[in-house]
Amino acid sequence: MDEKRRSDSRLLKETMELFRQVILPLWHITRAQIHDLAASEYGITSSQFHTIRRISQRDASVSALAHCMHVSRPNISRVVDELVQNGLVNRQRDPEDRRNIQLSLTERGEKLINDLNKKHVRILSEQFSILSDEELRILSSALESLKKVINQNIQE
Amino acid sequence: MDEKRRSDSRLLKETMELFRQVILPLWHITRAQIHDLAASEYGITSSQFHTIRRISQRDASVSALAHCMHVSRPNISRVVDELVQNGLVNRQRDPEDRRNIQLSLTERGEKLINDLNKKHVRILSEQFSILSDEELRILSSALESLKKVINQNIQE
DNA sequence: TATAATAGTTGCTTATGTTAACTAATAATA
DNA sequence: TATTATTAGTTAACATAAGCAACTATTATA
Repeated sequence: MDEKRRSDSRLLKETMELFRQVILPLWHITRAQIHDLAASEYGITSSQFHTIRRISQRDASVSALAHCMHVSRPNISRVVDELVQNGLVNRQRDPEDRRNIQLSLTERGEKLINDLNKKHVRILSEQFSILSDEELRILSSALESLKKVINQNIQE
Repeated sequence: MDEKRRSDSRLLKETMELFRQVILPLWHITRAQIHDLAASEYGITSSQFHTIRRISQRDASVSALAHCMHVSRPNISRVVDELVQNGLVNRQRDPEDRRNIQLSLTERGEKLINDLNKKHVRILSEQFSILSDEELRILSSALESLKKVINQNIQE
């Protein structure tokens, strides 16, 4: 019993060390990839990209975006302002509670994020094409686990 | 044959969509996690953390760090300068080629990164403790695949 | 020897992030 | 119901982080 518990905790610890070893470099790679794609091809900044992307998934408020992106509200407020000025995002006051402002994408914003998403998936697909079907299935499964961890532990 | 190829590409594409769906939020979470840990508990910035961590893995030059972190050399140069001033990193000219400056951690730098790494693994372990052994093994396997992708496609 | 390439730094600009202080609207409560 | 507290969003002032262009010093090459 004690033996069993010790073994579990070793597996967990070793997996977390591997996780860090992979995820920290990946963090930098992803950052650069998003920056290049967004800036050079679509003329938007990384922050603008992340903001548009979140809005595209579900109409959202400044507070909600700040919460799920783990940044301050003033930060998001400013980014949204730029996006509104560029005609990519709409602001709409909620008549039920006039403190709330619902954010949604304009037609241009919608088109931009769809294009960009498609292109990013294409780039990633090329990079991951060295993996076998079996490896891809394992990756899928691991991503579902990660989703669970994110939802239960961190998103809070 | 054609059927097979079509099926493979669908699996790849769907996995990449899931990958984005998980990795982009995770990017923000990791960013915040590192910032909090490094700043509040160790008085260093996120950039300083990433730089120290890379140096701890293998003595490195400014150029090498810039390359593997996908940022500009001037950026790293400045971060290293702060670290040297804080007594965490040593600069040492290479007598063979006096253009090169080898970076290494001081004793304090070494201790700091070891502590910080341990604490981060502990935090991650708590968050991932909801996963079963089976899920952890699948995650490990997926991380090895990711490592392969990073090395073969992106690190270049 | 003159020219090119490499390593690192400095100066300047832009982008991203924070906190504190503000307005407006709603909720809670005494 | 009048006062107080809370919530949503913004503005202002400032700190941090990142990029590019231009510089020095050193080594390679033509």
